[in-house]
Amino acid sequence: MAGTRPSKRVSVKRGRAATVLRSATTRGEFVYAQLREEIFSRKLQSGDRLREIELADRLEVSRTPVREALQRLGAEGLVTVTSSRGMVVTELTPDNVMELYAMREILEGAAARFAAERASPLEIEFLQNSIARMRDVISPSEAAAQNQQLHDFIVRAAHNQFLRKAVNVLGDAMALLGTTTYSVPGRIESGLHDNEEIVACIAQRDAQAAEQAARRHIRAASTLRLGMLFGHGAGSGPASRRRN
Amino acid sequence: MAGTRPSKRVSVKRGRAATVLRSATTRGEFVYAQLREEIFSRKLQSGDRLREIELADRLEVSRTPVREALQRLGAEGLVTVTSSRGMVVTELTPDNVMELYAMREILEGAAARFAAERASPLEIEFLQNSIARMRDVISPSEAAAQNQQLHDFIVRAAHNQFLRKAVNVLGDAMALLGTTTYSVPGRIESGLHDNEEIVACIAQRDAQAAEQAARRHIRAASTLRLGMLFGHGAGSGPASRRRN
DNA sequence: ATGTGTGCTATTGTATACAATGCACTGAAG
DNA sequence: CTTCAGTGCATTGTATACAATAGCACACAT
Repeated sequence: MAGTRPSKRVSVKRGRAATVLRSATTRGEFVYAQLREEIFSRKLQSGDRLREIELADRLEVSRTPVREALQRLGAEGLVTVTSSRGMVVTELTPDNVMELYAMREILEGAAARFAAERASPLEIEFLQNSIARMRDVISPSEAAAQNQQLHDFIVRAAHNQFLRKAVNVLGDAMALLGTTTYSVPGRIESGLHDNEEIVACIAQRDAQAAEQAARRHIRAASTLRLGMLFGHGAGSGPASRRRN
Repeated sequence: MAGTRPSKRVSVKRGRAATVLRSATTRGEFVYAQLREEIFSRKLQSGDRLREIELADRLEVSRTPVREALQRLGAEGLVTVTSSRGMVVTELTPDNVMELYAMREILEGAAARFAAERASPLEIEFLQNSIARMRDVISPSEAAAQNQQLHDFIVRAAHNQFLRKAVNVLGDAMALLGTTTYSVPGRIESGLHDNEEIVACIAQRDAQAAEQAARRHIRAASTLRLGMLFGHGAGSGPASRRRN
């Protein structure tokens, strides 16, 4: 039976590079980053089960760091504990999606307001450069990425760690939706226009206008999203797969 | 050699009741609830180190459920990982406190607005009963508890899980501050008045007024809090203990 | 045919041994 | 007296063995 022992794995240590991201300091960190990446890239989708042993085998670590990663993801809302189906990638109901956008409107509005009040000149310059870069973007996925990056900068410029953490949670939830509203024709242009307005208001230190502009931006995204969810799919959208 | 084995601890199982809260289903849950309770009750204070082995010994479990609990608390912000001092109960800087109140103003305002828009008649009745109960309160700690409960109801009545989670994070951070602004003379009465106004606006379905009233309530608390932090303590507040 | 019980199996919960790391303290040399 | 290196210790990171539990399937009885 000596064949079952994994040869003590002393010489192995840190040099395997299962897929990517082997730079993480601890194995728990690595598994966390890896699972996050797989959820963001849709390799793991809403409703997929996350079995500890399976993940441990696949990522070539023991169950301990896998559990650690799953717990962190659970606390962030990316995975959900279901009684008697273990951990699964969180599924958002249509109601959840509406709540998500309502909350984003609040928080992105607050971020723009705070940024207008507190951003440093350097940060404002940064935002303006981001806008400039967005002008030559054509693909929806690239537009979505740039948009996210811009809003991340705005949130940083708001100088409020609680706001930043809350926005990150919403960003994670957005990743669960998969498709981006930038795939809708015309959205790239209207999104750019929205963002130009938001940044202009921040640069002019007009907090009220910045908040309103940010809220309009999210509201437009929300309208498109709800159209995608309810508009043409006859019954309901991707959330109808399991009634639970 | 047999003396070192811990007698397999089969007969022990679940019947020890270290302090309280033995109802938790798993040991990890139990440790989590216990540590939370100790932080809320100030038995564990900001800056206290949380050593895995020490906690495991004290709560009579192994390190595994302790780690699980610490990771959950870390994700919620109640404990912070400091490189080379392990996990400590989170310390809030004066800047953090200002950010905290700025964020509370946003979120409690949003909660009141959403509650005015979406609360069911039953929920509104519930809120009104809560107000009625608050009228005979005298002690600051009881007033603070009732106030928190009321605001928790309002957040529930807002029907938005993302909002609820974000507010809970802020509530945890408030617990780290320890003292309550209800210990300031006159605050119990003014707080009651604020809350009456908020609930009245919600009952009348006046979303705009409800949001404004909630924001004023938080702003008043913020003013008192900043007075407590900066008003009389000469140099700086409780965050000056370690410069890091 | 259907309901119920019972054993198996898949999966998570818990403990613990061992590894690695980083910090503190001591001692020696300049 | 200061500084640097080496060594030991305190603490976290990781693997793994074992326990417990919850679903499921299959068989048996009514």
